[in-house]
Amino acid sequence: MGQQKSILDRLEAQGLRLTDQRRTIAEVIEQSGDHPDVEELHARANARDARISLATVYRTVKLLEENGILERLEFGDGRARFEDSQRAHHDHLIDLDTGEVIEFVAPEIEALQDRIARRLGYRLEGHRLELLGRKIKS
Amino acid sequence: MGQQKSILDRLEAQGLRLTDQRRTIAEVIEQSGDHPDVEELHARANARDARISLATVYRTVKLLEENGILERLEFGDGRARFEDSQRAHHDHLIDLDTGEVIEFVAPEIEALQDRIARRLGYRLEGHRLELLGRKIKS
DNA sequence: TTACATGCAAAGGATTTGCCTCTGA
DNA sequence: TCAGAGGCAAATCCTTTGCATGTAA
Repeated sequence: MGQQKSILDRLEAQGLRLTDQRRTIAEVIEQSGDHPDVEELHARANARDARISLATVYRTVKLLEENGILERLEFGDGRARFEDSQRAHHDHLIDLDTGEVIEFVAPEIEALQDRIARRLGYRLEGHRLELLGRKIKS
Repeated sequence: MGQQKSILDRLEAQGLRLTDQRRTIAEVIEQSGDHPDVEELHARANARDARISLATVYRTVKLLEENGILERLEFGDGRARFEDSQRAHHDHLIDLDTGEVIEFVAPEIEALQDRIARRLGYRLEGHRLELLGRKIKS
């Protein structure tokens, strides 16, 4: 497991320009433990630097996705969310009552998916998995 | 395994009105082997009855979803797709080269998901799983 | 210096909705 | 009959884009 590189490092490594806006947006994403949508990212970035427009957040997030730095998530509410694609791979469990999103890793599932894809004649390149559930009252 | 009920039967069973438009839209959905988006559903329905507007297709599909008759799918292209929720449960494998959607059933995965949810303190109510892959050239 | 980035506002695409007319039960 | 359904067009929501200006390298 090598050193984790920051979003900015990776941005720079791709020869992309480091602007104040991009720096701030990258910080906000790295410091977000949840899964904010673009409007929320904009709000958080704006709190640090009022010169950041919504359009720039959209452009930045798209740029980061196109360069493999972020991964786009869709939880079915019509708004895109993004997370650092370098983080250890995980899936999501969505709490149907609160909307809360819990991350989990399940190597067994990954292996199984691989086997299923192969069974269908495909090489697995990725997947999206969301579990929907309700908390068990103990 | 009981008798499968048609979409119209279920619509009627819920006390909803059976209009010509709803009849036609239900037919189109039942006869679709693929996963048409709303615009495509509208095109197919219109071919049978030109009086069907796009708004009605949207309203019908929403009504059917709210009544548990259809399930909404999102393949990440920004358009909603729907399928009969009564069909045997299955997941989707998306061909990254052609966009083709292959349905598959994998009981092992279902069981595993259930176990994982429980491990996290949740009762599993549903899930979304899409595998992304490329055909293996033999 | 200069190609690329940003802000702003307008444009787009998917979906929803207001309003008035029509129709199923 | 009449509450609910449909058509049409305007409205909404999220996201993208054109254009003039600003700025990293």
